[in-house]
Amino acid sequence: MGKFTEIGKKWQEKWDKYKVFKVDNNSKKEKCYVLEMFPYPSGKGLHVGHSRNYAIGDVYARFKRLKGFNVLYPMGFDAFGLPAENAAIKANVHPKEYTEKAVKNFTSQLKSLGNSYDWDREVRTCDVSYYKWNQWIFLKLFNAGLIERKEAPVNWCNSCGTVLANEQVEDGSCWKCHNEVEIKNLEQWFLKITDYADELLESIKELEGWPGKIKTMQENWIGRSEGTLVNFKLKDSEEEIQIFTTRPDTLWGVTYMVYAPEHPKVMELVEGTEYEDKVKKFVDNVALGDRYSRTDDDKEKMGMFIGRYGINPVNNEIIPIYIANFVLPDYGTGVVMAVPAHDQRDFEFAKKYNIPIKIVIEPEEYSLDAETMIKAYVEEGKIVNSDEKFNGSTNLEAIGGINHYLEELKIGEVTTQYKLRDWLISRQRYWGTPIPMIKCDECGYVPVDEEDLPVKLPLDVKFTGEGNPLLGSKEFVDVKCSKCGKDAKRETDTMDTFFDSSWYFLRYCNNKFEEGAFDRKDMDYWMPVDQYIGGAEHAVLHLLYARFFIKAFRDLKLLNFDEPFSKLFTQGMVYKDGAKMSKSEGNVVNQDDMVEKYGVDSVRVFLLGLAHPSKTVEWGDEGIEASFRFLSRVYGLKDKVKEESKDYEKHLESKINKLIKEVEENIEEFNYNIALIKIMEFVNYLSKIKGNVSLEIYNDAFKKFLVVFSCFAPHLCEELYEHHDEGYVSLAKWPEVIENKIDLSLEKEEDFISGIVSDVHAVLKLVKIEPKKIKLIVADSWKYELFKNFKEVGSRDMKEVMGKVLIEGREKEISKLVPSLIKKGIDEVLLEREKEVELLERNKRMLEKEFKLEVEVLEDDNGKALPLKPAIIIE
RNA sequence: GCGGGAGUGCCAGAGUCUGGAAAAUGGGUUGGACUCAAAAUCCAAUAGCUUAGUGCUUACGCAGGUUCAAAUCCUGUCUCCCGCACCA
Repeated sequence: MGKFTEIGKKWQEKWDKYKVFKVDNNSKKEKCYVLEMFPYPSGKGLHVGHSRNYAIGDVYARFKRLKGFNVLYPMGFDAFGLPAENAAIKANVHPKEYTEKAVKNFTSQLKSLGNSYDWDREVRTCDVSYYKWNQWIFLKLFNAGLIERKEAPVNWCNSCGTVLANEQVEDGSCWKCHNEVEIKNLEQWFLKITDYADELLESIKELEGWPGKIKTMQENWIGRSEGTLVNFKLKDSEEEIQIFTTRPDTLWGVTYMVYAPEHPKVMELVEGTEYEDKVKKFVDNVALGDRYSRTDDDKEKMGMFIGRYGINPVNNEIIPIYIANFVLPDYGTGVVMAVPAHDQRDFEFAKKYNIPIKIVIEPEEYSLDAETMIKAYVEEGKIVNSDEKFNGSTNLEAIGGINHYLEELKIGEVTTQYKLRDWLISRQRYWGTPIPMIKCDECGYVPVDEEDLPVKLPLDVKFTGEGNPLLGSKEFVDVKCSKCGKDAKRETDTMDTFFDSSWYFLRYCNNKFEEGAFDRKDMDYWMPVDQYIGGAEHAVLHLLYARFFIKAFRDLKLLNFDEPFSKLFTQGMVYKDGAKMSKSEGNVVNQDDMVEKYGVDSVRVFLLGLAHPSKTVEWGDEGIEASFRFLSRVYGLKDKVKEESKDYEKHLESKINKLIKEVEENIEEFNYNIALIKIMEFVNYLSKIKGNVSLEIYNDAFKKFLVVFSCFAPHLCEELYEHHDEGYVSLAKWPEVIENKIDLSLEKEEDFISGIVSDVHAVLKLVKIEPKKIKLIVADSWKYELFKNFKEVGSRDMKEVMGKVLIEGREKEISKLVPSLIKKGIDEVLLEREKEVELLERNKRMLEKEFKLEVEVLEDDNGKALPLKPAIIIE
């Protein structure tokens, strides 16, 4: 075990034992809630990709704590879910046992990261003490009318044996097992997230601390579009067919209508006709199978005429009705009007099935010909072949008028459509929160009384792999109706685990609270979360659901804020050998191995220093070695060194203050990589000048440095801080930046001197003799004169300087010099000769030490055409 | 197709918002010092030419433009990555 591994263990034990990071709910300090998305405790354990995620949060939490905030930084486990249950079926372990083992393993791994969590606040969603409140929330939402049971086309994953929410289907496949999803019409429990579609969309604008990417994804997912519902008549019937369109200006160009094949109305329409069998076949064989196969970029449009006709309400034209695979059953009304002339999909379909194309919008410059068109005309234009009221006007401008006209005739109404669907929350699986409902033959579905909560998940069930194990548990299923008292059956579906994770961050505020899921008082103090950290993959899952929950809770007066997460940070992934780390790829770098070998601080410094935390990085073994070496160098700085001179005191004070300032700014912006670089530069400097400052100043700077660096390498810093001060560096006060100690001209001097050093080295290398003495001669040069000229101009205004330059016709020479003048100002650039001499004198001792030779500084009044830098003479 | 991001040395990656001496920092490579030796550490070099130089020439995907001055701003274009996608 390495030195750092030992130091790590030592401090982790101390932090744990003395509950150093315990947080008080009644502090007078300003609060700061820092949170990482809690993990699902899988059996696989943590790899360095996870470590990076948690390290990002810990740096921020530690920083805020040092800055004097009362920081809530908790951790917990999203412990319900399918993998545990599948393990039960496969390996014959109970999901509870599997989960407990995984949680234990995760906890020890998380602790070995040294994150400053308050472990007393841990929550596990599979504990009764947690999921009881899931049920409590369910009842609150149910009573508020936000939960309903309804039949709808839903996504069914055969391999998971359960239904899925829309958000959990990616490219037609299950997000967990990647099995292809089927569409089934089933009765299920839905959470009416669509009631909040508008607010969820509107308030995205206010999420200033969120990445634009995530906001856009949510916007697209909610997918609001303004349009018109138009009622078409069904020929030979009193019935009407309602369609949704965003283009009422093309109503006069409708030449057919299309139903989604699986639309329930379709079979009704063809019942008893010669089309019945054909339609049935089409729906079963072609349409549904094709719905989610997105292997081809342009999927072929397939459809068929169903033998029925509709009547266009604006011109009474009789138009054929089709079914086709490009119409979605659950968007709009599941039926569309088709305008082949002005919609590309409709156009392609019409061409394929020889349906007429009617032009109703034309560009100003030329006319269209339905016969020769090769694609739909979707641009702006003037209306033609329509109602005389609208012919000739610009289509976009006419939309308002057309809508008005439709509304007057009562054949249409303006409406808003969303892509967002209600959230399907029931799952036909065991390892989740039982839905607290009872089905009574008399009373229908009845909620469990609040006093009867929790509805405990029975542990004594059989896992056969067929159906929901709860169905086989008599004690669970057989129950009395909470309304009429007669025999009834308990609901055996459990909740989607995203229900659990939609409010867990509220429970952290007081995980012992017994009178409700959370205490209003704590909500007012702690919420919203100030900084949330997690993966972008949750953009339209967890992050959307949680926003919805908070808005619903607000309307139930359970709390009083609008958004759960003020700031969101989405971290990048860690790759190895060009691929995402995963067991199947066989490229997993295990956290434990790295911690054991290099110590946890090395792992942290490496993962955070590699690139900006939001970027994907590639794990490299050389990199972690480098971090390890760097920490060793820091560790070496603890050794006391004899005080030789005090030459660098001012420099050091300037440097440390600048460092504090830069690190502070960069942590705030999550530029951890830059912050670490500044720290490395400082350490290099510190080891260079050690011995040339008084111990007092050195120790003071070093102590401040330790506080700053403790965000990144807390264990090492605790260890070193112990030699300097009492208490924990983790609980120290962030050093104040003393602005007037920051002296940039000192850095200029330093550049100047290091330039001399490197020149002398070059010369020494060249002369190949054993020199006894070095003379540095400070001399004039033409550039020196030029600077002087500028000084005489006396203006720092760029244009004036440039004017002068242009007049003298010396553009080329000047253009190289002017930038530094403008950037630094004339006075700074112009290290006057006297100053140079003084500088060299001041640094003589250091130069002598460097070269192990005597150095003499001379002024040369006769110097001509010599460099601005001193000439060097080796004797 | 729509939306977002990115293209800088041998590699990773700063710099772009706010134009002003391009390449911080780390890795790698080469040379040197210290070692019996290795590791570690330290020093130097690492686009080209050149030198006792704050020298010259190239150079921030490609092509243009604005400017005294462009990696940075503008226009066009190519490539890659991510998200959404038959949404009527």
